[in-house]
Amino acid sequence: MAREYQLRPKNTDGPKIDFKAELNPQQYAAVTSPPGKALVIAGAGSGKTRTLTYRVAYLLENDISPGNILLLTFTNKAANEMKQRVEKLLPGCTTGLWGGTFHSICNRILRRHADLRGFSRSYTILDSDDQKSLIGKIIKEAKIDQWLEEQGFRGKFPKPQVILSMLSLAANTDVPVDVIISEHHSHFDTEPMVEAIQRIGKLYHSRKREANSVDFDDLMTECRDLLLENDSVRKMYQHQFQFVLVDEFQDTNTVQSQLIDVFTGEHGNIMVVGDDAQSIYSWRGADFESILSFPKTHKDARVFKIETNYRSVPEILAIANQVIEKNKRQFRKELAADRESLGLLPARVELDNPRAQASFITQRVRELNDVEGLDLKDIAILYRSHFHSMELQQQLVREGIPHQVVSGVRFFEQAHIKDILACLRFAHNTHDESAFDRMVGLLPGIGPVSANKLFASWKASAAGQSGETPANFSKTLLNLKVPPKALSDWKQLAYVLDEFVDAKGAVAPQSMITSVLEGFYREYAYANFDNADARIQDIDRFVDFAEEFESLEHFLSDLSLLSSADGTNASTDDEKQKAKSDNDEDAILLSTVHQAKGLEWKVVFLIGLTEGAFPNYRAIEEGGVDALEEERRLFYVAITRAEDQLYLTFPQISPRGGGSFEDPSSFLADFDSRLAEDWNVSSSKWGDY
DNA sequence: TGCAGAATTTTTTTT
DNA sequence: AAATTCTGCA
Repeated sequence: MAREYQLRPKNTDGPKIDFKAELNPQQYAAVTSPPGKALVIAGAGSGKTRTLTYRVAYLLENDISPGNILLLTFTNKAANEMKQRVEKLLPGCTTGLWGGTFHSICNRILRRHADLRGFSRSYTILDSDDQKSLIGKIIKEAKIDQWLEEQGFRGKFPKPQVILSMLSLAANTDVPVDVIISEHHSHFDTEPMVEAIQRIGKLYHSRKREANSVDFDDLMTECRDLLLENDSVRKMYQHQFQFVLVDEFQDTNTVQSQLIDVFTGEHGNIMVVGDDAQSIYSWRGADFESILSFPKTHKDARVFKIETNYRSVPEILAIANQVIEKNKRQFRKELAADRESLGLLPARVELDNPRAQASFITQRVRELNDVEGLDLKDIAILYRSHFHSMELQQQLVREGIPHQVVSGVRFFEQAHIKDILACLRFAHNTHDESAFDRMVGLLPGIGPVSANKLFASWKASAAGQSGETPANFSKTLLNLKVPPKALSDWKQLAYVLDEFVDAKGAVAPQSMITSVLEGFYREYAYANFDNADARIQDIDRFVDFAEEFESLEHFLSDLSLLSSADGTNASTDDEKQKAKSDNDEDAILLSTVHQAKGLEWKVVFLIGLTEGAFPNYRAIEEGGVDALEEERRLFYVAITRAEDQLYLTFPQISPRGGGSFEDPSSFLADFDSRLAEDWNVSSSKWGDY
């Protein structure tokens, strides 16, 4: 079945793109690599995206059909961006190209063949809140506490969140849970505890299947198993995806590698691009050893290195190179600067406390903006954990400096959006326990316990009837025994839901949201939130967002699979444009380092550099010996986001522990102190507000 | 018993 | 700020 390719131009007129002129020699070599296996080690700022984009264009120019290309990226936004850039190079040539995250590609495949894995095509995708509450329910129902006590066990049982992370790591690394516990959570490595966690894992698994729902990890593992078990399905996709390209390969986990191998098993046309120095997702199961060992595990792989950095001034790069040098496990490489010096050294700034840090930054931002004439959108503030930005956000609001937070709570994860969504989810998949619980929990007088009882009787009465959804849907709903004070709301809700189910998918998601809002939720919001108006405005924006979707299935899937990068841009940009249409959306960006991956700014402030916060003491505690190196890679990623100016700030007193003194981050000692300039900021000037 | 609101604690990173 | 635990009330 494997086809042999000779890449040659399809036009007699010759190619439209002058690859040699538009790429440097290293990039050119990678882009024009013959079919087969290829590993591209691309340092920070070396034009990785450019290389991948031109590679796709090169394939298209050589008569490969876009439908035969699979492009796997870290965010959906990255995939779309690359598609757009290819589209610019070769207008009209990208239709049919599959591009997206592993999760979204797997979802696309799994939906099509859901029945082969025992799901119905309308399955729900659980988000982490759903997962957490489901695990919580299972712990209660299985009476784990009681059982542990009988075993003579004393001590704390892990929280749902912790159990979830164990199960997730196990799924993503294809390793049994007990091994995960002994390696990463040795605190819980006792026999009754491990047994209890395993039991919960099994219950969780079957509970999801009963509810016709999958979590993020299942999307990939189920898809993998689907392809491994069904020869004809696998061959179909292997045949379709003749060329597979993977971005950010250093953050690929075991299951993702398995998927890559399944896709490319026949033809072996695989190009992976990444940088071992930027691997920052080991806690999600990524093993950057796989990029180091790629040449061994994939025989005859060609290896390309791209090491010229076009992004940063030499001063910034010098620090980055020295920092990463401290790591033992890595491909040695030295990024060479292409840019000329601007005559500025990066700044190291010690401040009294987080508030002084916030004052310093706002002051400096004003100078950059007013005096040096920089746009706010060229400035970013990065930090290790979301809560490090709290003081700063307050200060920015006080000073009226426009800013956008790539936030911990994303637009689509706000309570009111998820409430509405729960109703839509239940209408689409009436086995969806999580959605049902959330939906009925909105009614007065119904808490977790009553919700559970209601779902049990709903399941019982629905089971008596054939088909996906009972024929007399609303009647069955209204037969459930809800408390008297919930009755009128319940009737309203049942009526709204009945309309959706009756229409059998003919109602557009947009009008569903409106129906739920008008039929019931508006009143609920005013009764329950003190900022109901703001929340209803959000829902109005949500209605706008839903406009482009025709099918509920698509709508729900896309919402679940939006990554934060996709989400914020889809919603907030839009919002900003509407909110102040006369103004351009010039704003500073606040983000975690993780979410800043792949991005760049002229000026970067890296804040909260205290020992314990960054490197994060908890990460070190949990992750073992290699964790410090990963934290250091994270520090490296942060530094290499900066083009012209870099500020490293650390408050002496951290907000935690009631204002105790903290040491500066040990990473600040990882480079020659002469490479940065100490800024003496007197506390009288910057201290108190 | 179970709900709802108050008090308390605790913050890693995300598809 | 948000998640969890505690407390009073029906």
